[in-house]
Amino acid sequence: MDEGRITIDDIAAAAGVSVASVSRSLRDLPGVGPQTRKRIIDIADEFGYELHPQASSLASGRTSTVGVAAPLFGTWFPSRALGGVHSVLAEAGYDLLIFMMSTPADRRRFLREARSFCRRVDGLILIDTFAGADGDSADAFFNRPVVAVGERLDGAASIAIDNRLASRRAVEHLIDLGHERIGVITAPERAEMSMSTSGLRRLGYEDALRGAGLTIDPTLVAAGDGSIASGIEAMSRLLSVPEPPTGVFCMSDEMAFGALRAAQNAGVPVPDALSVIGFDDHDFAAALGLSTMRQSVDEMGMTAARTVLALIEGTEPASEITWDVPLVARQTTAARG
Amino acid sequence: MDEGRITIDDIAAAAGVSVASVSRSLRDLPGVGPQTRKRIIDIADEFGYELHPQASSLASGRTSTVGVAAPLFGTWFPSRALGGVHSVLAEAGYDLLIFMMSTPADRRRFLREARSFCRRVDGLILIDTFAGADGDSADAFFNRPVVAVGERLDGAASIAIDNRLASRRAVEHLIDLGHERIGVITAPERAEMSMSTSGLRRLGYEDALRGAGLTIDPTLVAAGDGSIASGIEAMSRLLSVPEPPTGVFCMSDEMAFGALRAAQNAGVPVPDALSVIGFDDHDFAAALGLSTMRQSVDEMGMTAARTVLALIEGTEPASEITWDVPLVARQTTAARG
DNA sequence: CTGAAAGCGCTAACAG
DNA sequence: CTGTTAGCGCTTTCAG
Repeated sequence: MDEGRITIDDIAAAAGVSVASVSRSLRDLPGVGPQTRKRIIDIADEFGYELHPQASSLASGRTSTVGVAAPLFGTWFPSRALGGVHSVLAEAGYDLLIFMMSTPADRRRFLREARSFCRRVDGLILIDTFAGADGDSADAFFNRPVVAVGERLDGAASIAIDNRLASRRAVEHLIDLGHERIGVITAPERAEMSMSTSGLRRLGYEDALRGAGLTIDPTLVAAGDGSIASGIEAMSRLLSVPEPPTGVFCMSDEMAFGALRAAQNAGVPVPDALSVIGFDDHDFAAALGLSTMRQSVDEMGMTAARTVLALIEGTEPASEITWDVPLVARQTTAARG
Repeated sequence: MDEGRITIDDIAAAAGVSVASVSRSLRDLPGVGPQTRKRIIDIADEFGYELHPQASSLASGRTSTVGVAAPLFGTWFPSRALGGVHSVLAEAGYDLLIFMMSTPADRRRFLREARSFCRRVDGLILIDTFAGADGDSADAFFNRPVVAVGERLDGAASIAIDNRLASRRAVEHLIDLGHERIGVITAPERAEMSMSTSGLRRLGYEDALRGAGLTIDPTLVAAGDGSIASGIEAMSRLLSVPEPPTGVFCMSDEMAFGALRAAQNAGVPVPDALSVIGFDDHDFAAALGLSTMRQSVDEMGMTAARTVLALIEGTEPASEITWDVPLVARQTTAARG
């Protein structure tokens, strides 16, 4: 009754061939005559038979599984990226093994357990995760092909954006609209990294100001932690400086949502008296009319998945892909009144 | 140089014991003297050795992996639930294999590939996924212990909320505040299910009205699709009926966010002229001050994970857990002006 | 094109 | 408590 017990031998016997032929047929490998192959496949279908993944894996050394390590999936970036990754992996017949790092402790655990995690997978995708710095290059450390998305990693392929350029463009959008006092709500620095996303975006902000001959005013810089709540708070601070900004660049859409709310609370009409631009193109941005810089995270995830697969199969793919971040101008930015 | 090639035999040889003792020691199984065990473990550590998962799995028939099938992880409920599931699985030393169903086509693929997916896992968690209806009970169909979260499933353990009761409570909150014309923005029905979440919540809404002796007015029911955009649209419709509601229950927080925005656009002050209550306690709800019904999705996920583990290990756990959904009154609901 | 046979690395009786 | 040994189910040379 236990259908699970039927093995490749049963199929071979039923088809009157050797297990080798069954194995070849079922894996689309050459070396089996067309009619033989058809017969084998038909019989396997009839028996509802499929190769036992663990056994195949043990015998072949391949796992047909890709590992994905990422911070908290409850968060926008990683969960969207995961979606993209999954869609191409599923199509390629690969399984997806997850390693989630919500806390710093999880991160340490990952570094500790990375080797054993890697034994279960043919390749690794690191989402928004910095993992090097050990001197070892990533591929060497993990002993598997690695592709990073959202970060550059030594010795690994990567899919990322040009954070500095993209935020420069965001601020230039405000400048083009005639704004001259432009504030910024910053994202948190992450200790693991030498030059973090936040730092790069800060430079882009300054590039734009400098490029337009505007002065850089430290009172127009408010630190956020990425959350809506911090966006509310940061924007409130910016609105209460002696000479408040007429345009604000938020390093994430979530903080921009908070910023918008703060403006509303303060009775400052957007975009009439204040323009706000975010960064991400979060799912909610369109509905809220938020102007932003679009990070096509799911596409980045898909590309990452295609890249690991190529690496696994030995095809050398592009190794450092920089994704474009188009401006999406919606209703929260307008010419300075 | 390839460290991967070191096997249990090498450890056994180095420790001067049999492979059986090594296996037992490394898996904390009884039958090894304390000093022997310590020596073996020390040597394994020194060699950086770990059991080969596929080989163990093949030999033992266990995979130490739990499968999770869920709709789009970009979405709030499933990605939060996944977080909870992962945290307990990680602690128990189980891997997490993902099956994502973004589209109806994916769903069909899942039903088709379910058996083979199940061969890779010891147990299955279905998040927000209806999978039965084939006459087969879930456990029998998947041939593995199954626990459903967010849905009841025939022949499977489940972690879910009482949708009808919870939405009744939400509407009663509005009633308690003195509201008499209470609208509802509904979530989409899902074809797969006989009595969907949306339908149950609708009944709860009517229960509350009826319980308070209020009339049920169909013009106060607006259909949404779960998105912010649909919330905006639905609320606009509700605000333009001849006698608009003074309180609105939204079947999801996301739609409530839209509803709030529509109210703002229409110049209707919340909560002064209009109370709005959502459902979920989405991450953004607190920051936006939205009153809502809290679904502790991560805890539900953790419980689901503990339940599969118990099932896998043969410990019979509770089979139908109903999770409490407390009211979280914040700033969008107030006594009728 | 097809088959035989030697493993892949570990687990689980079974013996001692 | 410890060791022996026969597999787990498949892949992959190597012959034919």
